[in-house]
Amino acid sequence: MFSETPPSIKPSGAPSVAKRVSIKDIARLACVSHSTVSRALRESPLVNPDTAEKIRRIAADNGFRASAVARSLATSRTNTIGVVVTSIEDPFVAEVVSGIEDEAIAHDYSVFLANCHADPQREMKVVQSFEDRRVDGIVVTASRVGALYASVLEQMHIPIVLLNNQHPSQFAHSILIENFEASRAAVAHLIRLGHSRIAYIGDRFGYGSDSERFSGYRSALDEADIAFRPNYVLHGDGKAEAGRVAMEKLLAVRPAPTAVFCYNDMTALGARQAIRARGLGVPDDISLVGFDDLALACYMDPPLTTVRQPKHRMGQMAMQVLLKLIAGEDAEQNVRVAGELIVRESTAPPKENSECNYSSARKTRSRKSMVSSSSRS
Amino acid sequence: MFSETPPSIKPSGAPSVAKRVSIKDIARLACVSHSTVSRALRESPLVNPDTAEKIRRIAADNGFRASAVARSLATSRTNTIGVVVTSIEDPFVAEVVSGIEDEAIAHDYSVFLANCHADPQREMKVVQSFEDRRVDGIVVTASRVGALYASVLEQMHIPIVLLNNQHPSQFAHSILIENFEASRAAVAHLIRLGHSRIAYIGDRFGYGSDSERFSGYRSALDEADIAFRPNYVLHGDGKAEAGRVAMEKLLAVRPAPTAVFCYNDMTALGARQAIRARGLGVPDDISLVGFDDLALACYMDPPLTTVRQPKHRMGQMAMQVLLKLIAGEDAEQNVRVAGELIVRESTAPPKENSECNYSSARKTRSRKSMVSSSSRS
DNA sequence: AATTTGGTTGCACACGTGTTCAGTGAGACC
DNA sequence: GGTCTCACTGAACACGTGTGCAACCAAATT
Repeated sequence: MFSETPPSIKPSGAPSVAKRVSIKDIARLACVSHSTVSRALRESPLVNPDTAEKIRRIAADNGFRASAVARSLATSRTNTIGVVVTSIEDPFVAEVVSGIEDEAIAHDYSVFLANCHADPQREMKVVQSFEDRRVDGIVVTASRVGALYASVLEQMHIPIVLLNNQHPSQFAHSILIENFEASRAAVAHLIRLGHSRIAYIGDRFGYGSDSERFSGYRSALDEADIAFRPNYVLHGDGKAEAGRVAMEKLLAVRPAPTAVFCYNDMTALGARQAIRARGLGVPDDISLVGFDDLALACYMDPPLTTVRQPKHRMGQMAMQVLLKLIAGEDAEQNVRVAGELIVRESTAPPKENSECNYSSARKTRSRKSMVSSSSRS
Repeated sequence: MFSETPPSIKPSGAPSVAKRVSIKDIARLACVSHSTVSRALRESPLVNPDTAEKIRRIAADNGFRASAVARSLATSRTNTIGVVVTSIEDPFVAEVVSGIEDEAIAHDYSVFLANCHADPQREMKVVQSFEDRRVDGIVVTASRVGALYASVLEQMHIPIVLLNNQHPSQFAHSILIENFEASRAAVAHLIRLGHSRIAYIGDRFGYGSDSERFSGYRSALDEADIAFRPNYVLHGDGKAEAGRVAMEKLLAVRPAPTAVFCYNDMTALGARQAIRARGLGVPDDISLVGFDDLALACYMDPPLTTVRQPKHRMGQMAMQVLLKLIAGEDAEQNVRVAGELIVRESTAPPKENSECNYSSARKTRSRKSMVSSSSRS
């Protein structure tokens, strides 16, 4: 009508992307200032309801979506958080992240995810990038670094929440599972079943959660007046393969343990494989207890007795604490959540005759040579 | 010296956050304009090396980090991509995301992660939020929606890559596993072992990857002149529980199948449990094949024969295609990647005497009553 | 009728960075 | 010595949105 549209010349090769419509375009179409558009779209009471409605209609018709980037610059809030994890492939981590993300999206936050693969250098790098992107907060899950943060956290003007971090820091808030109580309960369960030769396969030596779980183990032993045997304690790395290797070593110790408490379910999964490879049964020859209650725990053979961590819930809690901190409210420095012992079928009373060796242990050349059949009634 | 610092009055309750230093602050300290600072920090050849060095030093000393938000607004590039997944708790998805993230970070991109829990409404919502945030590109992994995208994708000015999407779209690029060839190879493997009564537990009926894998299954059967039995085909939902339920039904079919090809490893995991609950053995009574080669596949009992998808690699490829598209280059519309049959111990020749019933099947009241011992040499 | 009030609106600036363009000064060349 | 060139720098604007403040108008009040 008013202006001729010049013949649009598309640059060859480039896709025909219509220029992104901005708030000013809408303002022009609605014959108002961009301020009014801004107010109308944000439901401000300062604009006439009729014009507001008209503006909203025009905006919708033109598929206008306000740029979160520009808004962030203006408001200095990004509605964005950063989550740094050791590895998203770790099922424990994945569930926690899921909880964080659910809670975040419910509050209109988006989450940046970054793996650091337990590499301190990369961990610092991603935290840097989060800071560059002006995230409103950061959650660090199961970091093996932690200590490094101390110096950074001081300078950081962003609230941080650590979840099951190996090295809790006084500069940050934390969500923590009650390692001590939970593992003591797990080991007490084994003792109640009649076990006294109980081994422990831990995480890497020196990590916070490992030493806490180890303390719970020791405490349960002490309480039952069971002598502690140093050679019943081995260290893995929280993954299945290391659990398998540790279990193999454990099977050579004499007198042989009749039960094994594992740092986590993945370790137990590896241990289970080593036990089976020796032709032994769970729980008939060895009782097995894990920690985490991963989804796969109840699909193991037999279903694994373990300590449940409310992983999804813990992720939500971390986000909730973070939201409080972002809002400037104060929150509890360390939230400790209780674990729950889930008794399944990998634990049973020890065999009467298993004095110091496994009765049914046989040297098997090939794992293929095993088959399940029933023998116990 | 020049100005007295007024006694700093911290607002009570608020943390003592030093005001964020901006490029102008650095400019003031270095006695240059902010333009020069900008150029110096971006290693522009337009600034004198000495002043550049001086500026960089001052910036570093003051812990200055340029705001990615402001930069994004100025350059209209965010160096950010969005990844939407059904559920990050799915191990397959987790590995893919890990690959995406690794490749992204290597190119200085950050990734937004969003679960949609297979809820179309939420899926649209997160894609919206990605658009609002002006991500440079989007990867959609294993979406069960897909079809809905058609209308959105048309309007979207953002490149999108779909990975193993159930409903490929002409509007987007895709990374796809060779479902047909891989499943045909898996079933052919069973046939080579001597099986002819082979069942299939699929994903939800109608999904793209399910029908492709089913086609491969049928093709292998046809090629070997094995009659197709409709009652050997059941549908789950790609998760363990559904696999268990489907397998239970399958165990009641007569003549009973001697081998089962599962849509994925999780389904196989559930099927394994159902088989064990009936007191049957794998592979002695039933051979089992999965798909995906999850990390847990080799820790199953017995280790699972399955089709490996290069999940991490596929994630990287998706990111690479996306980077090309972002750069304005064109990329192959559909990249198909080959699966690889990994033969482990869950497959073996069928028993000679298993004519139409399981010889060793026993009614077991409790799964606890099973123990492994070796019987076959 | 003059003044006040209250509801709407637009102007102008801010947010922090990138980038074009017009200088500015020093050295080189004629 | 004058001019040209080149290296470098700063002013000004752009990016798209939010917001304080002033202005405007109509209705209500004095």
